[in-house]
Amino acid sequence: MEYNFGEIEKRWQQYWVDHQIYKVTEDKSKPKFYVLDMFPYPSGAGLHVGHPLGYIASDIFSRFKRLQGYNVLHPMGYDAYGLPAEQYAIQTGQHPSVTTQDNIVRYREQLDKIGFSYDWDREVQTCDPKYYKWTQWAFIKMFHSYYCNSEQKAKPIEELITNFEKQGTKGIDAAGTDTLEFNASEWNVMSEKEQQDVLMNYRIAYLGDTMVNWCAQLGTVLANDEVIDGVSERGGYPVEQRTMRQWLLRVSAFAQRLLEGLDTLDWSDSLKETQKNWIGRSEGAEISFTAGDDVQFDVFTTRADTIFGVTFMVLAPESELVDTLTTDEQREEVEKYINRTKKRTERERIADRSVSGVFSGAYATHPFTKQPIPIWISDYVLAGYGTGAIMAVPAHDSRDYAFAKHFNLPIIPLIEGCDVSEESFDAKEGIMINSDFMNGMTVEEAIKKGIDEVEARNLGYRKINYRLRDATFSRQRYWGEPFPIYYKDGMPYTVEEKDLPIELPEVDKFLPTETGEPPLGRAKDWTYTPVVGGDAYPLELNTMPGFAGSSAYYLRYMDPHNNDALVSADANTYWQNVDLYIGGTEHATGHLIYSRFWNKFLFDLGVSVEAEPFKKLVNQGMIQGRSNFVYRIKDTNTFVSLNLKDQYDVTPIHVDVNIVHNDVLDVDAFRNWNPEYKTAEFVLEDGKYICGWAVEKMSKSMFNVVNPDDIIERYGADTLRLYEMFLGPLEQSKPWDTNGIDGVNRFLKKVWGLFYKNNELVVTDAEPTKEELKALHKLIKKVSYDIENFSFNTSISAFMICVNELTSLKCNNKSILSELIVCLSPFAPHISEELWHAIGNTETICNAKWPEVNEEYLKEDSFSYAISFNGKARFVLEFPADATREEIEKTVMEHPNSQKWIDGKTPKKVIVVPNKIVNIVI
RNA sequence: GCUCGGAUGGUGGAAUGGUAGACACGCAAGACUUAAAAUCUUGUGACCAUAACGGUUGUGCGGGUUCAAGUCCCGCUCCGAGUACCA
Repeated sequence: MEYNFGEIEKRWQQYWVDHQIYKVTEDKSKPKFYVLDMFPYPSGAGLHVGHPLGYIASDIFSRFKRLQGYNVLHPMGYDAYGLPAEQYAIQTGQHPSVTTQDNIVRYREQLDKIGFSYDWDREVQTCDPKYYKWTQWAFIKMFHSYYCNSEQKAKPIEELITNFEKQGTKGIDAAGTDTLEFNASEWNVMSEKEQQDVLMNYRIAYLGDTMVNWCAQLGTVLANDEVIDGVSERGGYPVEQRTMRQWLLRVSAFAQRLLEGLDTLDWSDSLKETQKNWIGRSEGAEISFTAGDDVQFDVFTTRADTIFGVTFMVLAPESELVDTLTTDEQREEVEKYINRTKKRTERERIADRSVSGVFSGAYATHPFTKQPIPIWISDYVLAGYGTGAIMAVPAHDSRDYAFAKHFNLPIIPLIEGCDVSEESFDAKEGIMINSDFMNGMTVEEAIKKGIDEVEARNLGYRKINYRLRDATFSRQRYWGEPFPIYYKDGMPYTVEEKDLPIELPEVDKFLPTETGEPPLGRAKDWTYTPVVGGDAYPLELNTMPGFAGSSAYYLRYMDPHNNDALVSADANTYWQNVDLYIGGTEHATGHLIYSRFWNKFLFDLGVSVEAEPFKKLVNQGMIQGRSNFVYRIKDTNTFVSLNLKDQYDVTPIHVDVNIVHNDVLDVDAFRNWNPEYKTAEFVLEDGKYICGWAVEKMSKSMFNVVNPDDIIERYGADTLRLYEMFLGPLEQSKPWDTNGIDGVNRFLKKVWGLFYKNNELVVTDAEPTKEELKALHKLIKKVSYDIENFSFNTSISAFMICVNELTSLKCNNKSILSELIVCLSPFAPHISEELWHAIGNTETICNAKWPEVNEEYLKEDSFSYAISFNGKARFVLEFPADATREEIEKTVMEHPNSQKWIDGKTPKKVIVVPNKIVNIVI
């Protein structure tokens, strides 16, 4: 029998489905292991060869853990809401759900061919009402919760209401948009609307007027992580700042826990670092300044030590203080400046870093010296960070310095010996001068002393500031989860839980209404009737953003068909959280923050049993494209091979990599590829046309997209799986290069050849020899270790070595070969399953046991010692394993080769490293 | 600017401080074949040398620690990723 991968793979894939081999239940007799891939957005282009990289790695790991006796949860699903399907709908009128379902079918076909061990009974789709019911449910819970700072926990909003009724804001420490203060009687006389407005200040899901990233071309707002370099992540359209009433999630309240939680996670340092920076904790003080007689405002600073160097203040153009403080003389000029900055998009602001600003006409009073300090307005101060106002210390902050130089403001140095004539001295080191009570202190001491003094004089207090912003949660789009919110008297109320899900309505067009409302404004009867037979009220017109559905999907896989809970306590207690999560780094500041936030909220609610969703996270690298080029001689239809091209005047042209094999062009296929090349002539070298190549992004326009289906057609899924892993370290980005795939294909043929010779099964029950056992156990040891460390490329090398050894030993021993294919089965499940059955097993190989290493077989009889002189290895000697140090030393010294190197001198020292090396220092 | 990675043959890449280049691709030679493909065998960092042995050099650059450095430490260069008026 030949190795007929096509037939084998089809047959076993069918067998696995028919016998539900990968179906998993909560088997409490076994330890659990949860392996998860970041679920894909099913795009119209289908999978290219880069997408399955992480899926293959997680599948290998899942199968390995299963063989080790774990009960492995390994599900897959689709992140089905997304802009491309909606954009397509706008252009063609095709409903996004149709496009999405078509794409899902296509994805599924492609995934199935690769031989994954997913339990498809647990599939989730974020656009499925049975799924998004729980997205809406969580939103309702967030609406009815507030965040208690002292307990660091989300709690029911009713507790807050009870407190307000009894003692107003006294005794509460809740995260709020604004700091409010009122007493019980004030609360009790408030109207319903006023009370709702107060509660909105505390809700975890809340409506707020906020600066948002507005993308006019997409017709929607975007979250910070969806904006890259001032343009939208999807589509690359310009984004501007705008104030809008939006739903937001109070993620910022969880900042400290999100930061601390990182320490408990087995994630890469760089990813943790990225999240730390995104959360952006900074310790400092909020200090009050007064302007005139009655205006008081706060600034945030991490450098309280520099308070005596403050020579001006700066407000963000969007700051509410601008209007209050600007004097009448300056008003016209200030307004001109504000209008100018408002018109600029985020992108223009990033591109143009030149200094600009305007004087407000007002002066603040220095809290210590009581000197007047001019207040300026400039867009280098951001409204969204701190208080939107700063104290400027030009001597020790480069941005303040640039501003001071530009507008000719005074600069007071505060550190002994620093030179501020050319640039600011930003380093936090040196001895303080010009600083009253801080003179003579080090900067470090002064930072602390400065804050102490501010607190002692009641001018401000210690404060920790976070860069992490609340997440905008409204999108003015059609293709997303509807909010479970209706409006009565202009106030939002949540839909009853029993009425969930609120299903996405049909609309005639997927565009905003003529009045500028989101697409849901076109839906008929888009209302909710809270009381049967009562009045109907309008539902929210916005939909939720992409990250809504992906935030808790890992919990849903544990109990996907439960219609009474997101996840049952039973299922969650068994599966806990994700042991291994594999996906791309691009989600570092989006999904991976939101998901952690969402889980912490559910944890506070008692729904999720673990404080963190993903214990270990591995980022697979990106697969880039490897483009091929042909060289056309200018103004002809003649193409010249790579190494002859310099003799002509040529233009490189991208050529489809699928008609190139090992950089050799299939010239007939090329002539048929494009009518333009029908009559192409070639200048060959050695009878071949060699193409040039370059690493580029994988894209249609570069003709470098490689489809996994084509690889499977030609080499089989097992070869694809092995080759993707063999390409290099999992976490590294690398170009896809089909050259070299023959090597792993050859390897599989050799594995086949161990079992079959001349189409006859040749496996026997003979006793294994010592050499065979050694070759096998070397492999088991290496592969077990490598899989745990995600070093799949080196484990495949180990397989190649082992199979070569067994081949040359003419091994056809059944016990050796069956253990070999058990080890191979996570990597190449189809061929392993085939051979497993061929040698007489009736159960699937997935139920086999991962073999244990027996160190006995690995013991060496002898070791090769590298004999080196002054660290430089010169020759090799063999010693029995039980040779003593003295014997080795004696033999080495008496060896004629040693005499040559020692050259009559007396060695200073001889170092014997057991089983490895003898170094003689002369 | 800051943070985090990385730099090893023609190529992808291996190396708990201990014989650098495992494994694979490619290439070359040979075997089988009328021939090609497939398969198998051998060789393959560079340089020098040879009938043969052998030698020199070598992991981006410059220093250091060590009996011994691709690996550890200090200082650079270049490349990649993330992030950025965050006070």
